Amino acid sequence: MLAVARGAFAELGYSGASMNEIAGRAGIRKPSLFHHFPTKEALYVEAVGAALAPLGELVAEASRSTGDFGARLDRLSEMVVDYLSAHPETARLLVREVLDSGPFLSAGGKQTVGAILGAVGEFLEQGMRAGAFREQDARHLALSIIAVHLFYWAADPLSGAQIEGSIFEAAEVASRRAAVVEHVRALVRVAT
Amino acid sequence: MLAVARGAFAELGYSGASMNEIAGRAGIRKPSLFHHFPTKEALYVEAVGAALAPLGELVAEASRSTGDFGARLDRLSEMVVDYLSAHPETARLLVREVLDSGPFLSAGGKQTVGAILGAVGEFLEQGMRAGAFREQDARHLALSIIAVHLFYWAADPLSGAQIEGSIFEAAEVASRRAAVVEHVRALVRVAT
DNA sequence: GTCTATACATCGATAGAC
DNA sequence: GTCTATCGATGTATAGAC
Repeated sequence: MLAVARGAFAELGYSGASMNEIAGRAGIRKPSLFHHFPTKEALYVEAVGAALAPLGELVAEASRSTGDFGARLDRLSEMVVDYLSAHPETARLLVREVLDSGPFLSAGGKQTVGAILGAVGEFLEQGMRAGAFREQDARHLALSIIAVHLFYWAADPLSGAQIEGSIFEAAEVASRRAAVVEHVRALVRVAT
Repeated sequence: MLAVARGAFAELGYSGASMNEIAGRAGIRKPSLFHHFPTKEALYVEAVGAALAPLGELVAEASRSTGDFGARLDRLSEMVVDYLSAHPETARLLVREVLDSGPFLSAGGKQTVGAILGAVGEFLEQGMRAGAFREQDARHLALSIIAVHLFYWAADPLSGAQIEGSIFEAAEVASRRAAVVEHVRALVRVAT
């Protein structure tokens, strides 16, 4: 049910996805949907939170682990690509939310997002201090890396414009994964 | 008038920005707005087209010029950053449009966007053939570069989360411009 | 060109039967 | 828990006076 809402909000946006539309996709009527969630906002906030949490977990895992920074970075890149490609609505939903400064960010989600952003920055700065990543502005670096990850999946009408199938097809995902690993490496200028 | 609409659509999205809201911002009433544009869609398509055109011109200029690929790439990066930072609504509006597969893309704008994307790809491939850029998938490279450019300005609540002022302030723009030039260079792996 | 007034659909949300 | 029916507000768009 949250999954249905996530899909609708991702596809149509917060104001574009009506409770009627979401209920219809879930195979029930509008008042039944209001029985499970007090307001549209509450439904939306839960849907975004559920979509964001696994990404925070991936970042935390990369921060928590030890060893070679380059290998940890590559692994994080791959895990994020795999997650975003396996859940096609997620990137779109998250990008929409930051564009809107939407109900999720307004309702305490700013802390969750800030924590994830901070963890990414912390990881990058550790790598710089260790000499594995080139010294540079960690904030701009983190934002560019996040951009590379999210934009491609969120903008699939643009990303898939010149290919025949879907960007979420296995072969295309593998192609993007390889490209992202390479691009993120280049951005941090990992010593190879 | 188009500028007002651009701002409203960028801030609130296509379905979130009502004709009443736009008319109010322009200092007139709703029917007066309908006198200038036959439908909401027509107003929106014109607004997006006007926002996109200058970016296409910048890419065309970079393609058209001759000389060192690294220098042309740096100049293009700087020009794009300057344009997007000087028109704070633009990136948000364009990102929204690709997320929505909105009225602009549906109404023939797909060709305009495809042409720009193609020109970027062409420029990158020329640089690769010339040995100035590292050989790689030009499509994925172009999308990552576009992501680095657009996402930062579009997601300003995220981009500006850890700084005190606005990301559109002069000092912050200069900081981002330097970072973007560096990041795009790293992505293409320009030989320095 | 801009206005008041309005038509008609859909929005989020609620009441109350089953 | 799900439904029909409905409330009041707001959406796009139009009619017609000035």
